[in-house]
Amino acid sequence: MSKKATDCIRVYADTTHIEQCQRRLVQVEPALQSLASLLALAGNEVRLKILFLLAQEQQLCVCDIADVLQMTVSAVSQHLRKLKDGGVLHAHKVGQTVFYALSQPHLPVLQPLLMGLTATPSLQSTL
Amino acid sequence: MSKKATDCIRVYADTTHIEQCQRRLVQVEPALQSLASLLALAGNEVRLKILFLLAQEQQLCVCDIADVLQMTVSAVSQHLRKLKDGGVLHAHKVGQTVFYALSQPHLPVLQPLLMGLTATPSLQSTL
DNA sequence: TGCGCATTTAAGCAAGTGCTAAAATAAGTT
DNA sequence: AACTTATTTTAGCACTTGCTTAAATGCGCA
Repeated sequence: MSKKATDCIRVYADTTHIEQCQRRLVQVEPALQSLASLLALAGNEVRLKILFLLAQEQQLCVCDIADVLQMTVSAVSQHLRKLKDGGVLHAHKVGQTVFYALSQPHLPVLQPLLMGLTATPSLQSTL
Repeated sequence: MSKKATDCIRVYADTTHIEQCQRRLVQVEPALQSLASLLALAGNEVRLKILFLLAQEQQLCVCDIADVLQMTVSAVSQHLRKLKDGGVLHAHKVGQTVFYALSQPHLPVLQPLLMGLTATPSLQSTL
């Protein structure tokens, strides 16, 4: 009980234990994958800002977001597409303007993260 | 009340409102930045697996993780370094082996995410 | 129908990421 | 000191990311 697939050859390698870990990992794999891609989306400063804004404003159009973030409409649009493709946002068109809003599926994960931002216990500069 | 910095020229541009959004954003900026980098770290499938494993096993050495994930020790080590640099993990050496474990600072954010993985309400294949 | 505004898409590019392979540290054993 | 094991570091490379610029699409209005 000590031989292993990879190149580490320590004596204490507990194959049973390792296989147990692997099984648990396999079990959560699909959930873990989808969580990873959600976090990857939110793990970009610009996109996290967009999510934060939408958590506060219910809905915003590409234009507004570009104004707030002082970024190109094109750049913002490309971020919005990623977020939409990831199921984090949904879009609805009103005339020629497209409004984006947070969509339900991933909200349980995202909400607490975004709430945590406003609940900063220190550093109230405008108080 | 309708002119804007960027290239979108819609009539309804509410400068006051936009500036309000910007102010709120500035206010949370530091917290948002650090959250973004934490999520970027966790938003990688391999690293999220590592975090998941460490949430279950308290501590593991590079070797063990490499075995479980069936990856090169070197590749794992590089991920661990990023996690450590980001303050998500801390390391302590026992002989020549280095044990990694989740570190407190970011736990409040990470724990719920990792817990969510095991609490999958559907798909119990081994039941 | 033709023009204007909101948005998307496409191409290109600089920078970043994640792996491999090989060499460098570091620590225990003999 | 020489040898082994655990880990880190380095360089290199394929691949991805996020922006810019320019062209396309979509839709409303005169």
